[in-house]
Amino acid sequence: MVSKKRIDYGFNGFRVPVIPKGPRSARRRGVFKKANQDDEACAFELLALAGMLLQESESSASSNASEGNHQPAFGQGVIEQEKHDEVKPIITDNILRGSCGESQFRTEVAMQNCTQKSVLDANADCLQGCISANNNFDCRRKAGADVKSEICEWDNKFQHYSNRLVEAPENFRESCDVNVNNGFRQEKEANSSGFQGSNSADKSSTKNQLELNMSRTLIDSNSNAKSPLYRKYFSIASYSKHGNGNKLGVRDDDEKFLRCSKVCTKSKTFRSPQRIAHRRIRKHLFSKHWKVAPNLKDCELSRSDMGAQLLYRKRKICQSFERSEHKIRVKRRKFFDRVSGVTSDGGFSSESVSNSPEKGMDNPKDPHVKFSIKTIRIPELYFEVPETATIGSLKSTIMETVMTILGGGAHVGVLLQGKKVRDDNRTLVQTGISCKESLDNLSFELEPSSLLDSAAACVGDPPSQCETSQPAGSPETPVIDSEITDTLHESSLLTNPGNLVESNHDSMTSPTDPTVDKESLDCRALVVVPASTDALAVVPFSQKSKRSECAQRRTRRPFSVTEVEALVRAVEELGTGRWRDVKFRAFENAEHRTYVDLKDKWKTLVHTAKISPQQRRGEPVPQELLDRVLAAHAYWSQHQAKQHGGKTLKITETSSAETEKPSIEAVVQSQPLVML
DNA sequence: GTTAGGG
DNA sequence: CCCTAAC
Repeated sequence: MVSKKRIDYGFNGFRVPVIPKGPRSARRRGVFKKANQDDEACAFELLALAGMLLQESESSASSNASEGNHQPAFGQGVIEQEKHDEVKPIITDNILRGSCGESQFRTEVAMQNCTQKSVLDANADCLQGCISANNNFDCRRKAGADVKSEICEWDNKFQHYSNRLVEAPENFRESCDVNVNNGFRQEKEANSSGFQGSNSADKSSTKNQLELNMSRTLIDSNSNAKSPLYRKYFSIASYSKHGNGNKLGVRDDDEKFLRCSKVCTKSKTFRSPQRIAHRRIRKHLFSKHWKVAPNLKDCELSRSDMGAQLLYRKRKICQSFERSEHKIRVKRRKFFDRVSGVTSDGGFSSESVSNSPEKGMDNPKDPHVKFSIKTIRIPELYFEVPETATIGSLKSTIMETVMTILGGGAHVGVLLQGKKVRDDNRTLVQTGISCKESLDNLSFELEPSSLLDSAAACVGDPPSQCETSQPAGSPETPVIDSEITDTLHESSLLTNPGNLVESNHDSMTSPTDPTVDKESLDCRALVVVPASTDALAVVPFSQKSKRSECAQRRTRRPFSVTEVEALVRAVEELGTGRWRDVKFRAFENAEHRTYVDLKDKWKTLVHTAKISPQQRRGEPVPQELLDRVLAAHAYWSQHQAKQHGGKTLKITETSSAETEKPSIEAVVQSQPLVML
C-alpha cells in the first residue's frame, strides 16, 4: 500500500517527497518503507525522474535554445517538444512542481553512487521520450496531426529502446555517459556512437571521465544551477543506488531499493525488472491517466484503438485538470458579470457553460455533452431609477423587463467562439462542441423571435413584433417585440430629457402591490432549473403555450410625479368621466398610457389622497397634488351630469361660472401638457 | 370603442 | 395593471 501511495503521490502532482535526512525520520514517514515493491519503487523513481526531466526540458529549452536539439537520447525521430503556451497535460504541469526541493540533496548523494546510473538513465530517457511524446500527442492532436501514427512511432521507439537496453546495456551505458557529460544536446552523438553500438574499449576511461564530470557538474549545479539536467541524473542515481558510506545517512532509505537495484544491475535478470518497471510505469501512466493498454503487445495489437483511447483519455486528463481552473474562471466571470451588468450582445447569452466530462465521456461510442448554464447575461437593457428607489424595486424593474423580453418570444441560439452556429442539422461533434476546449467557447443566446428570418418566428405574434425588427446589439433599440420596443423606447427617452417632459422626476419605484411581481413571473418564458440537475438549465417555453396560456402582462410602469401632475390638471379641466379626452389631452404621445390606465391611476390617486401618508407606498406624491386630486374628485362628483357635450373651454367657462374654480382652468389653458 | 368598476 | 360588464 505504501508503494501505491507513493505512486499516487507522484501522480497527484509529482511532488517527490523530500527525503528525510535521517533514516528514522524516513522510517517514521514510511515513505520508502516497503522493500518488496521494487517495481513500483522503480516506477516511482522513474516517474519522479520523468518529472525532473521534463523540468529540465523546459528550463533548458530557454537556456539551450541556441544549441538546437536537446532531446534525450531516444532516437532520431523524437518528436519535437512544442511550446507550452497550449494546454499541457496535467502530468507535465504537475511534474514541474515540488521536485526541485530535494534534487540538491539527491545530487549530493549521487556523487557517491553513480555506477548504476545508466540503468535508470535508460528508463529516464524512455520516460522522457514517453512523456515528450505524450505532450506532443496532445499538442499535435489539437493541431490536427495524425496522432495515431505518432503513437505507433512512439511505441516503436519504446520497443526499440527496450531491446537496446536489454541487448546492449554496455553500449547504452556509454551513451548515457556521454549524455551525462554533455547534456541532452549530445544525444545525437550518443545515438550515433554509443547507442548505436560503439566499441567499449575505453570504458574505464569513460567512467573516470564520467565521475570527474559528475563532480564538476555537481559544483556547477550547486553554484548556478546551470545544469539541472545533472541534478536530475544524479537524483536518479541516488534513488537506484545505495552505496555504503553514504554520508548523508540515507542508506536506510536506499536499502529499500536495494532489491530493485540489485535486480536491475544483473544482466540476466536485468530485463525482467526493467520490463516490469517499464510496464509498471506505462501501466500507471496509462491506468492513472490514460487507462489504456498496459503493455506493448496490447498496443501493437490495436494501435488504432489505442490511439483513439489515448486521445480520449488524454482529453479526459485535460478536462479533469481544466475543470478546477474552470471553476475559478467561472467564478471570476460571474463576478465580472455582476459588475459589468450591461453588455452589448444583443441578446441573452449564457456566459458560462460547463459540462461534466467524466460522466458524459464514459462511453466513447456515444458520448454525451452536458451543459449547464450558470449565468445569464442580459444585454442592452437600460434602467433609470431614482436614487431613492429600493433594491427591491430595482430588482422588480429588471425582472419585469427581462421577463417581458423573454415572454416576447425568444429562440435559443448557439454561439461557438462568438460565431453563431446556424446549421441546426449539424451534430455537436461536427460542430466541435463535444470537447472541453470548445465548451469554454460555447455560449447560448436567446434570440428575439423578431430577429429570426424564419417566418415561423412570427407566427401567432402580432405583426408589430415583426415590424420592430432591428439589428441585435443596437444600443438604442434592442428589439424583442413591440412591447419591449415600447419599454426600451421609453427607457431610452428617459435618458434623454429633451424628449420627455417627465424626464427628471421619473420613478421606477413600485408604489403598489408587490404581489403583482410574483404573479407576473408565473408564466414567463424561461424556467430556471436548479443547478443541481444535469439537464440544460434554461428551458424556453414555446411561444404558442406562452401566448395562449398566459397573455403577456404589460410592464409595470408607475406613474411619475410629472405624470400625476399632468393627469390631475387634465382631470381638473375635463372631469372624471372623459378619460379618452384626458388621454388625448395630456398623454397623447405616451403610448403606454391608455385611457384605462389614466382612469385607474386617478382611482388610485383618490384612494391615496384619502389614506394617511404612512400607508402610502411608492414614490411620494406631493401633498399639494393629492389635495388637488381630492378637490377635483369632489367637484366632478358633484358636476358629473352637467358636462356632457361641451368642449373643454365651454365646460371650463361653465364650471368657472358655476363654481369657484377658475384658477384651475387658467392653469390648464396656459400650460397644456405635451407627452411623448 | 369607451366607461366604470371589481380584482 | 387586468378584466369585463355595460353602454
